Amino acid sequence: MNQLFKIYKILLKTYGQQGWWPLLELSNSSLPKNPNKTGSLNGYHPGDYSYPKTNDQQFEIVISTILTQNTSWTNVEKALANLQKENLLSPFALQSCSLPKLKQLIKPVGYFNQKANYLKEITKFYISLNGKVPKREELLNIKGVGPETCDSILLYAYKQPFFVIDSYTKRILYNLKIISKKQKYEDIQKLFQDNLPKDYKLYQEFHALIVEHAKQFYTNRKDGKTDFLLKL
DNA sequence: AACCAGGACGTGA
DNA sequence: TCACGTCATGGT
Repeated sequence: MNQLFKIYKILLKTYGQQGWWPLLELSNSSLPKNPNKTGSLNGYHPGDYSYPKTNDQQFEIVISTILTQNTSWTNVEKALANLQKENLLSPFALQSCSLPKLKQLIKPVGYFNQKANYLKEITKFYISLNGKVPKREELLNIKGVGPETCDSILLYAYKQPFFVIDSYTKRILYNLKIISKKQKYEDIQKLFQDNLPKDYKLYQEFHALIVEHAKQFYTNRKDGKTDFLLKL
């Protein structure tokens, strides 16, 4: 069993299923609650990899990937709630929303001037897809969509096996000396995809577990405790 | 009260 | 290519 898969098994055993990507409409559902999760609305759905089930849920994930860029999820929840209150969590509705109003509604996520324009662009693209699965290159050509956002959309909104590499992933792998500082995004992604079965469920769970583990061990830690993954 | 959060873009060298 | 400044609200 390779090292990455060992890490996955240990993280899964340690933290349990994470239930990404969270959806606003599940906030008041009776799905099992993970008390460790950030965000108050509990849109997570641990163990259920069938989401998104509707086009609007798919669209919500797409715009959430833009909103959450360099921003905490609690702030994203506020913006999503604002949009939902105006019935804008659907592609054509959002497309017809005025830019100033959109900026106002997503203000809690920060960078709202940029992100409002990005949302407009990706909404137009989403509608043009007409239900088809986007290609990676197409997504990367959209302003506001970099590699991580692109792969998040493919993995969580479209269930395509693209591994998401975020700053947490790099931080952990570098600390474990699995990668070097100058490894590029696609190199690290290839490392995961070459050593794991091409299973979108596995990719979703693993990435979410990495985020959870990074929050536990790599942020606000002053006790100097070392990452238990080091002793593998 | 500085610092960070589920990044990406534009610029200059 | 690459390092660096910029975008901005809300939590600790």
